[in-house]
Amino acid sequence: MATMHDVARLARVSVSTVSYVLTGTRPISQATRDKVLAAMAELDYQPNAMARGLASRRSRILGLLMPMDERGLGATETAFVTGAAAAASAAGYHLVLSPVGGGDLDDLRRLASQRMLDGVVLMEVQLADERVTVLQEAGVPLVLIGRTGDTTALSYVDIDFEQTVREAVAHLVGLGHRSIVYVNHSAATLASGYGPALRTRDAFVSAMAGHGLEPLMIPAEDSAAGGRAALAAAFARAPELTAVLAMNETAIFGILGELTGRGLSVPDDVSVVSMVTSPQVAELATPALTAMTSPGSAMGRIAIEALLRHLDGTGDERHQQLLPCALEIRGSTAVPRRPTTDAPGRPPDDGG
Amino acid sequence: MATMHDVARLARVSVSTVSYVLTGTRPISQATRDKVLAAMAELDYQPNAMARGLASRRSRILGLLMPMDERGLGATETAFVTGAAAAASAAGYHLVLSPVGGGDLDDLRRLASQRMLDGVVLMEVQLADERVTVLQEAGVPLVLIGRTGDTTALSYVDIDFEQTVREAVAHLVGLGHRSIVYVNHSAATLASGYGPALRTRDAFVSAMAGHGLEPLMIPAEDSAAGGRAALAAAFARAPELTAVLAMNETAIFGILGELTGRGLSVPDDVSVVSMVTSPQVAELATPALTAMTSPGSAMGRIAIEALLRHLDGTGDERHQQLLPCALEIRGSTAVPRRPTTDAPGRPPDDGG
DNA sequence: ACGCTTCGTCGAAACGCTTCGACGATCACT
DNA sequence: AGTGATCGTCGAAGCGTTTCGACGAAGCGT
Repeated sequence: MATMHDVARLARVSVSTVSYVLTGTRPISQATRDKVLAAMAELDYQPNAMARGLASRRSRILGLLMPMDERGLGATETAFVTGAAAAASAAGYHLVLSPVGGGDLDDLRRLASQRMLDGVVLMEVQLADERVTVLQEAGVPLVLIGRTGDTTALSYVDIDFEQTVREAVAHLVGLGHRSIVYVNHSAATLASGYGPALRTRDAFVSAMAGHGLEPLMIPAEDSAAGGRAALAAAFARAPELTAVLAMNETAIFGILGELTGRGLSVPDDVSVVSMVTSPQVAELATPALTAMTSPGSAMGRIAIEALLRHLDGTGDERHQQLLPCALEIRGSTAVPRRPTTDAPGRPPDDGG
Repeated sequence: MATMHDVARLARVSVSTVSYVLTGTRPISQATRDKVLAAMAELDYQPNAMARGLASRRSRILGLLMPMDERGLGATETAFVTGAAAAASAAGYHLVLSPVGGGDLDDLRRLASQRMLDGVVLMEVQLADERVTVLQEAGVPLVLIGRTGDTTALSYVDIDFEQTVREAVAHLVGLGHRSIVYVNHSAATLASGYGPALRTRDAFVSAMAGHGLEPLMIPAEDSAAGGRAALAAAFARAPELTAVLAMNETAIFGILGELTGRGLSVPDDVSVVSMVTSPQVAELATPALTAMTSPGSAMGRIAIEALLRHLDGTGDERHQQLLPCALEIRGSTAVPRRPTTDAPGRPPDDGG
């Protein structure tokens, strides 16, 4: 393995000159540059990443931190990861995948102090997330996917849940639905302060209110069985319901199964919209799901790009961006068979 | 940020002594060790990863190389990744995620020469994979998830497709099915030398032969539409078919939809077995799919552990391991409504 | 022709650790 | 008491870069 010394000797220049050619930190004449480049090519030289990292105090390694609890990642999170990896790679950076749960605060501190990571993207952020504090104290440049409750002085990319819910509800209301249930994540998840669950809940309430409709939200465990149970609960509370809006990607298949089991057809009897869903998953169902398509790999990419901008130091402004999910109409939504409105245009008086 | 010098000064020992305490490379008396440990604690010392890497020529970073082509990872591949990340993390290693396609051979060479990666796990291996050669030439310790055609001198973990197929077929035959179609990946994928597709094809042929049955394989594009088309083709070729075995996780949902569309019930009219599938995905379908459950995160973990054993250098033997998928019976398989056998035990004469 | 910048290059000092050879002290046997 | 081992520690030489200060050579205006 050739070193910079070898290159320098072959090109008959000093080591520092080779370094300047490589980094462009100082002007080098074309003639010298060519000599050096030729020597590098001949020796098949590749700079040693560790040495470079030590000397420059920049590892060119970024971290992607995710709690890797229970069942692996969903399709949406996976897209974040691949998007981030691709973006980092394209920028000449490496991306290390670190499973750091909320409990491993000490691990995290250690990781941050090792000076191996130039910066970090944090996934699956809670509304109150101590990991953010730890990282900030360690002075590690940080971008969130998701966001905490207080985002002052923080950079983040997150889904625009407010708008996503509003659009989904508008789509259903536009079709003529008046009784819409929102199937959220589990009660435990809500209680833990999981941002997406809380934000969509609030957005749903206000979106429904905007149409003069009564909001009904049911939490569901992250499983097919949870979806079934939720649907049963929904029908118990609102027998007239004609539309389901579901945040819970896992539960939604249970919902579909339960619907079929009750002899109800999708979309003729009940319309279903899946929130924050990848197209691949939406296509799995029969009929294919009308869904709010998550920005997927773009989120990961944008987070990395924001992080890199931080590192370049030029702007130390925060990057705060919300990405809406795009409504993609497939086969699971339609005009309800028997509209529940008494008269079109008139606000309904179903306020129990 | 405290350095080793600071620790040494505070503990009134030499720098090398501190290093020995940290690495255990040489014996250190209990008294000295305690002093040093106390000093480290007081200064909140964390060794600098880059410096350590440079001096020891071991970065403690492992690479996970995957082509990140088209549509992100499936649930099975995602499980490999998370399993690998967890195992690396548990062993005190970092895992970098590198998207390196089959075309980026130069990128790969560069990556390998940077001396940043102590070793590498290569995913999505083709039967003839140049990346393996590049890595071997660069002298990077290597473990495959999947395997090439010639595995001499290579370490790998792979799924035992032979046995998985045999078990799946045995399950169906045991239920009384005689006409079974195997829905594989696309013709293009087969032509590209994708190991799993080829190996399951051969295994299917021989498993069916073992039962005296005629094998029928249909390739399918990786999409719901591809699954539908494949099922249509299957019925055209074998109208009497009562069971589908599917390798193609994406196509299988199309198959189910098409079955329902034709007024056929699963499992009463047609049984369906999904190969190399994660439980989460199997649960998504209605009815939940009987499936050969992929070893998931275990594969990633085993690959990393084998790689680490290589690095420890003790045994430079290859690690070659095949993991079978476990048959998990759910709701998509049953005794066929009308068995296609003319007489039990007698080999059928359906060889057209 | 004079000083003054700017350009292009060099040598040497970090960066923070590991590791090697050396060396006194201790210990177990003769 | 003498002789090797073994143990515990130290100092110094790297590891392969980056980066800083210095310095001769040009180029400029006057």
